[in-house]
Amino acid sequence: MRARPTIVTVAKRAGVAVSTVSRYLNGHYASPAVKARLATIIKELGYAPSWTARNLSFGRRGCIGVVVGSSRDPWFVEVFTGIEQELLARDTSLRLCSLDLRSARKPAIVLEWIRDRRIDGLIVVKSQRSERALLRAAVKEKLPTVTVAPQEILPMVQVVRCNDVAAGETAANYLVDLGHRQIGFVRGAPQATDSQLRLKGFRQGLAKRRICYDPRRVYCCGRSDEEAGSTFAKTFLKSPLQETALVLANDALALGFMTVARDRGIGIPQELSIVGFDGLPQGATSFPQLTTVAQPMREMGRAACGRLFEVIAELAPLETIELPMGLLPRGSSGPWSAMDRHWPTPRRPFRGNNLSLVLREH
Amino acid sequence: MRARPTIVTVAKRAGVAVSTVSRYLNGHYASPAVKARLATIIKELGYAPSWTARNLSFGRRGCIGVVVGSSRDPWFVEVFTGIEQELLARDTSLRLCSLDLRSARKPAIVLEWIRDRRIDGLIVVKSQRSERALLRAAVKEKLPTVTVAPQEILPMVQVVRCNDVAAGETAANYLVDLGHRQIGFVRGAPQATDSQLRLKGFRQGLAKRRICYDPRRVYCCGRSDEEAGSTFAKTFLKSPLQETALVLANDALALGFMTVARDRGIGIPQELSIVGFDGLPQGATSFPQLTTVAQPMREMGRAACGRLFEVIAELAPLETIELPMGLLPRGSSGPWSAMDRHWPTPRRPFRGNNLSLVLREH
DNA sequence: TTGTATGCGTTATCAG
DNA sequence: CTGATAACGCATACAA
Repeated sequence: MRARPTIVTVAKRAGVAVSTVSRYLNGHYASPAVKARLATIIKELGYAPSWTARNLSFGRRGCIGVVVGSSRDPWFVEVFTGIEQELLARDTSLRLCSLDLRSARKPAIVLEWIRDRRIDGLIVVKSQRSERALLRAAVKEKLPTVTVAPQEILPMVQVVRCNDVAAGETAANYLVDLGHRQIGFVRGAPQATDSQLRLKGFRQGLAKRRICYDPRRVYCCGRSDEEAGSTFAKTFLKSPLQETALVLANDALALGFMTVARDRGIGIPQELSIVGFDGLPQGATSFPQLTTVAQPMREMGRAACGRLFEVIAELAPLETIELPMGLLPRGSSGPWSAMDRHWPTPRRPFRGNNLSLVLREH
Repeated sequence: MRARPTIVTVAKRAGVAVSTVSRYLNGHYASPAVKARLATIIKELGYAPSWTARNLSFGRRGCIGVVVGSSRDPWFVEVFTGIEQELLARDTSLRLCSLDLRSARKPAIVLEWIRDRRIDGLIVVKSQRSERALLRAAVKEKLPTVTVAPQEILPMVQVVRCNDVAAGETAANYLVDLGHRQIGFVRGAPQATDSQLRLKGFRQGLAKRRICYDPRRVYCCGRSDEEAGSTFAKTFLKSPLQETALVLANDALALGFMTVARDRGIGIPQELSIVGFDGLPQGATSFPQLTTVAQPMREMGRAACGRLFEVIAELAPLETIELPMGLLPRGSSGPWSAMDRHWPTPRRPFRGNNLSLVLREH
């Protein structure tokens, strides 16, 4: 079995110089005659350029790095899909590092990537305070970097994010339109920027509609994950409901909340409407399905990756890409009329809840 | 700003030949004196070898390919974590291709990876019949390849899988020990090998315990995903329960089933015990938590990747790695005593199910 | 133990 | 339009 053909093999066979072949391959000038000959020879030889050699010559690595808190976070999984797509199109490979397991050595590894230029660029997803060192190193080494949905505002780096403020307003408008007046807001981790911005938008929304904003209706989970939502629900549901609707800072929280609420026999949305943010796939299979203000997660991944390559190509100016979020009205939210409050809603019957069933089977 | 230092820079500065530096870097022979000098020089220069050049010299690409049906499959996400870990340790990058979106061009892209040797090796996860062309091409090109949990038996390729038969038996034993005698088995997609093997083991388990195996208790969903489980539950639960326990071919099915069952007011595990397979993380947060025979998913990813590198290093003989699955007893299954059948179990009370709560809060 | 020379497969420069 | 030839950065026989 012969070794793989190289550009030299092709050149010899065609009776031309390697440089000619190279030019032909890269779409530069070559006479029609040579072009035709090379085409057939390459085909019959089954020649394919060596990506490694080509990268060496170009002075690039053909590889980018992706850093994330946890590669198992459902939100990241969606974003990652977008990155994958873009990478596939650009014929670039990837190094992935999630900081959550064996976290001790992880940041050091990424620093190596950066300092040793093992990657052409870096995407940092949902970067937290703990990732600042990485970003600083990247900036210092002039390594093209873009952050996706960063959890703190950084002045010196590319950003792809969503309009969380507008999303908060969307949630408020939606619930007010449904007739709700007592609406609670449940924050996630205190530092989480998205949670803060969504609350900000929520307040703005209420203000514009001239609905009273009651700070006592703002609750706070310590973290932003599903379990935190469940934990919150357990204490929240101990006392009688003061709200007719609850906006939770993200879908994970909302899903965790709903699981417990359902078990406690709270009728959703009959007694309590629930709205989340993000648009996780789980929200479409939960019961009831979760109303949410969704982020275009895959698109965010694509945008981040696309932007990264622009920056790699020519040092592009700092820029923030802001994508819109959109309401996804589903079963966890419903109308509220003052009338219902006089005929107090019974606990949801155990079987045969028609509304719910219809929604589920839809 | 100077260009990055190369091995030549180091050599000049140290007054030695590049080959000496190279040897030092690769842990070959060098006098203590030179060693010390190089060490300090490299440190103060901040020199790091070019991975691209090194790869070119080695004739490798420093990159492997991973192909999967859907990169959003929760099971894959776990396996992928293991791959990520191993890759991190081996300083290798990755090309990922999930066949589910824009699937038209996808197989062609992977074929390019294979034919053009853009990757040093290939991992195909849960390979299906549609991936046969890829495997064939890989074998033909002598590209090191390992499949993880393949859905059909292929003679010519490395395999990392679990002992599904034993797992089926484990499930049977567990439920029989709990006192169950009417146990149903719910299969997934008809072609799914794991589903078949688990059923086989299940039957063996019953036989060894001299429990009657009733073919009428074997049901079949068309597919293997969560939605299929829900759909099955809707028809299954229309008629009165004939079983005291149900083994579903995987966790996705089981979770889908439980969602509907719970909504129908079926007491799990009071009226019906549920057991799944795989050990998805969702099973730990579902309500009740799902009893399952778990696969060491992350370990499978690690093993596959580790094995792949062995094959890359020296063409290792064909081998099948079989990992053990382990029972994870949780809240969805419970004991069944004949006595209960005479005092018919009431529907699970709506609030205050202590057993479940304890498990959840654990 | 160290230095010399060559190869890895491309691209780019610069004559022709 | 085409052909030598020098990078690209490193590894390794082979010779010293």
